[in-house]
Amino acid sequence: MKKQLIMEKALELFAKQGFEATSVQQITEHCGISKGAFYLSFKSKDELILALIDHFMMQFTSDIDYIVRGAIRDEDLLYEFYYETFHSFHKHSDFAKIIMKEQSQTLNKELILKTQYYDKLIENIILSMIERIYGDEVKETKYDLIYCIKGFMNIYSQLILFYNVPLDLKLLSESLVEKTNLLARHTTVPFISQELIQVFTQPMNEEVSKEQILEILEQKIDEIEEPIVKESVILLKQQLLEPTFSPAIVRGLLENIKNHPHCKWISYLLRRYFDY
Amino acid sequence: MKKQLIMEKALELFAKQGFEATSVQQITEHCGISKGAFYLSFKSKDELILALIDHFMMQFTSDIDYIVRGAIRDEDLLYEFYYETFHSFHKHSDFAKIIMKEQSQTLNKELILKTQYYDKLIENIILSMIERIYGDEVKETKYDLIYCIKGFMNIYSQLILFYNVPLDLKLLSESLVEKTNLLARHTTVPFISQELIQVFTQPMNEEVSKEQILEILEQKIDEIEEPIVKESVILLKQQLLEPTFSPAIVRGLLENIKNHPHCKWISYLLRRYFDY
DNA sequence: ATAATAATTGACTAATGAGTCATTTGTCAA
DNA sequence: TTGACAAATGACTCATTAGTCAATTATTAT
Repeated sequence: MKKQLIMEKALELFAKQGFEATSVQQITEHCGISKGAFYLSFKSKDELILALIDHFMMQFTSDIDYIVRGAIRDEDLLYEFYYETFHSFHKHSDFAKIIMKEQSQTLNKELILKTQYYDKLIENIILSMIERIYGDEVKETKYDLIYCIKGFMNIYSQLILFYNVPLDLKLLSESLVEKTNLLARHTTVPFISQELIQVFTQPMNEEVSKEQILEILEQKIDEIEEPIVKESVILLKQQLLEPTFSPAIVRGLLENIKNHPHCKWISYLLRRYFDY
Repeated sequence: MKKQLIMEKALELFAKQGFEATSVQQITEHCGISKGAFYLSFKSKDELILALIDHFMMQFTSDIDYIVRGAIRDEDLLYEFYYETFHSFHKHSDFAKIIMKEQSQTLNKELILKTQYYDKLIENIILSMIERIYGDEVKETKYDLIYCIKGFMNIYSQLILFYNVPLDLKLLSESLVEKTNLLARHTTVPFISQELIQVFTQPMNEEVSKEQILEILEQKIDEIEEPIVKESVILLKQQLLEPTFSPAIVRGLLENIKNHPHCKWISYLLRRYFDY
């Protein structure tokens, strides 16, 4: 099958030049095949990159998952996680480069969804890992910890991939284990709350419907004391049922409520709904 | 001047669709001007994005620098740094999105250099900040700390920009200050050494010359004890002076030395020189 | 050997985009 | 009002790209 060959060669070119900047012509030349042959294996250029992402992310995700599930001693788990992560990035550096470059930058809907999908999978693996290692210690700060770990993975990958620096995997993993332990054991001020994480757990897929927002609104109205905030929410509810106010007014009302503790969520939903 | 208008409108489109995916046609339509008019203000589409990057990065860099230099109490400095950073990202979210999307993904030489240039500036500002706050405490770990701070900035910006989550700047800054303090005060295992940082301080600009490598090689040869490693280095030196061995042999010799403590650097330089 | 089937080719189409330039429109001083 | 100069236009060129399909070549079965 030519599929394998095309994927390998395209990978090289995408890593070097990016997806958009690489033409099908270039790929087929690099493979020594004709342009038509490409379309025997893939329906389109888009299908190719989706296949590439699937191929590697399935591998990476399952490798990581295997490590996390299979680790015998909790103390070694984190080390093994980091080691496997960077080992994998290093081994498949061409692919890792593509993921870094293409993350969120293209406009292809399907590609974005796919990336988000795997991102979410990895987040869940990390979550189960830190719950296992730290248990209740990180109850309040676990989502922040996930993001810090992702931040480490991100920034140190950049170092490795784009500066291709001499790489001591053991040292890197040890170093990040220490950092992660510090954060896990001593962080007291979380930024990412349970409520907040829900926003992107089921992200911009489907819009939250008007009805859902209304329901939440009604629940909250009674909890609000401050008259200005309360009236603002009531007016926004009216606007939701029957748009009458100008954008400026709506925006102003949203400003009124955005800092009220009970209204963070509402404010967020409405901002999305009214498209600010 | 139309320049201002074009920059504003192009910014919106680039943030939404990316640079490559936005045509000059689209930009001019969005501005309500003709295609020709565009080229009265900018020599090319590339010049436009360079101008945008300069415009905002100059502002951001100088703002951050001002904060860091101007802070009165060291205890507040870090907080102010994070606050200003995320405040700025949030305020200029369209621009921040472009930077995130376009970072390293395009093939335009000048754009990459510009991005690297500002990146380096910001790194230096962070460095001077942590040296001021923590002093000798972070002597061994300061480069790692820079990268952790950059990692935080990166990953939390993504959260804010692409999920546009309700944003409590104060809480976020506080949260990151705590994390940074923890890392600064208790990290003992650095990954990024002084030596390593030199690699990307003056990155792939000019290749290290054969003569320079030879010089370093000669220095190190005497320090090496293990016979296999020593012989490998000597053979590699010969290869450097007069290429005789096949790629496989060279690669094998490099493998021999890559884990020897004295040879990390040499191995790196040679790998680059022989282009592995 | 021959026919049938499958794989492969590359010239071709249709679309798009960056950048140009002859022409038009607007401005303002005399 | 006129003419000289500047600003703006958009049809056009040229290059490039994704994707197609009639024609050719290779493979297999009989």
